[in-house]
Amino acid sequence: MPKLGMEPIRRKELISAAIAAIHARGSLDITIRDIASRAGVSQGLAHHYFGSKDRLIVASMRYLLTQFSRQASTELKRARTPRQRLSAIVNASLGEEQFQPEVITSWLVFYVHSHASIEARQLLSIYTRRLHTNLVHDLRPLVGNDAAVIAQGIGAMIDGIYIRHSLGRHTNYFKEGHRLVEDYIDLKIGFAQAAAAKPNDT
Amino acid sequence: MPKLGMEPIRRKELISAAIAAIHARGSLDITIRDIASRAGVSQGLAHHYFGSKDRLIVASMRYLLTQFSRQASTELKRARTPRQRLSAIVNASLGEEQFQPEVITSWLVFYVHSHASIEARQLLSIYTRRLHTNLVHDLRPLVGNDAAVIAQGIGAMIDGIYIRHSLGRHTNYFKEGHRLVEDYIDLKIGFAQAAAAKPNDT
DNA sequence: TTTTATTGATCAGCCGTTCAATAAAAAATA
DNA sequence: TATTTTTTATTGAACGGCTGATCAATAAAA
Repeated sequence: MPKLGMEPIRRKELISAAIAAIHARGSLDITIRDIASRAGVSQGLAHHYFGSKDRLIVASMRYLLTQFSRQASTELKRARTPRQRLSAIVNASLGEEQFQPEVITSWLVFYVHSHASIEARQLLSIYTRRLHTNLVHDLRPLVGNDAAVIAQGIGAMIDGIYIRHSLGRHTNYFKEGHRLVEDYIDLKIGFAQAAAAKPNDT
Repeated sequence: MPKLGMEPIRRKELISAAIAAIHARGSLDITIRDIASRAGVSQGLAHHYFGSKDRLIVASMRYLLTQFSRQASTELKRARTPRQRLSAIVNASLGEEQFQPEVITSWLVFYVHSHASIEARQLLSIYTRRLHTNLVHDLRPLVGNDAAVIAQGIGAMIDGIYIRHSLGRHTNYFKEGHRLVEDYIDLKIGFAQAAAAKPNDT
């Protein structure tokens, strides 16, 4: 009973199933059979649409990154000032969408996988660079030349909060994380502007 | 040609080989055969001393954590003031020993593995809790009741710097990371003490 | 009749684990 | 001391199980 145009539907279902399987297993040590059965299809079909397990994994990673980028664009469009744009980036990075258990685990697994896979590393570096560029761009009008260093600090804190949340049972790390990063941003901005006001300090 | 007392030697060699294999593969998806051959012994011997692959993995994880704890004690013994103790913790966490490529990869892999393994999770939570307790203990005399929150910020930043270093080719993340965390600590301490001096602010 | 969708059996290969066998040092015995 | 026995160290073949991939077969829509 094959209905036409199943390809995009099945691809999506298989990707979702792969992410669910990664979450359940806590690693990439998952089988095509498991993924396929979660998607309600046979192993053969997974190979038919993705060619190999590897390409299904990479497709799943790309899917997560695309979702994040989309979220970030949405948040950034609402922002008016540089300071608001900084918050938008924080919101996208630590937003509810990123804190879904399956997303957290998969993200982390891909992070580690990028040590071994060139494709994974390239995908991830695109995300990291874009995040950094955005942060620097919006920090410069607020803190001048310190923008790059502060962006490193913000990025590190976001990643750290994310990874810590993924382990602990801190249910409200979600909101506390926001506060930590926002506080850090305000602190650095305040300090930079105070230094600009009385330029006798270093 | 069996010489006596080989057990501790072989255990150590196998653990080192396991860490090397994890680094090479970028995951726990490694074979006993690979580990054994790296250690220059047969697969059989690895099973003889560790019983199973799982226990060898856990032993490797425990080894890394022990190494870190030892390093932290050494650093802390040299510190006199609370502020120095904070730096000692940062030094131990971001020290050269922790930044060896093999250690970085393995640490990260275990981090992820703790999603699936109860034993790994327990081991890791001991480390996390100890770090947090130490930070809070030394922060309290400097910042009072904000200690817990700031400790979260410091911990997150350390983890973030670590994980970011593990990916990028930032050769000098090693020193820059130190500066980022130290700067954050100073900023928070300074702010807390300023607030204590003129207690009209929130 | 061709194309698209889907299945499940099948295959070759690898993996963790078990186990019988070997060999040398240490301990016990004569 | 000379010997047998026990213990410790080590190997590699063998086994059962699972995995990714292939492929022939089926079935419905175009």
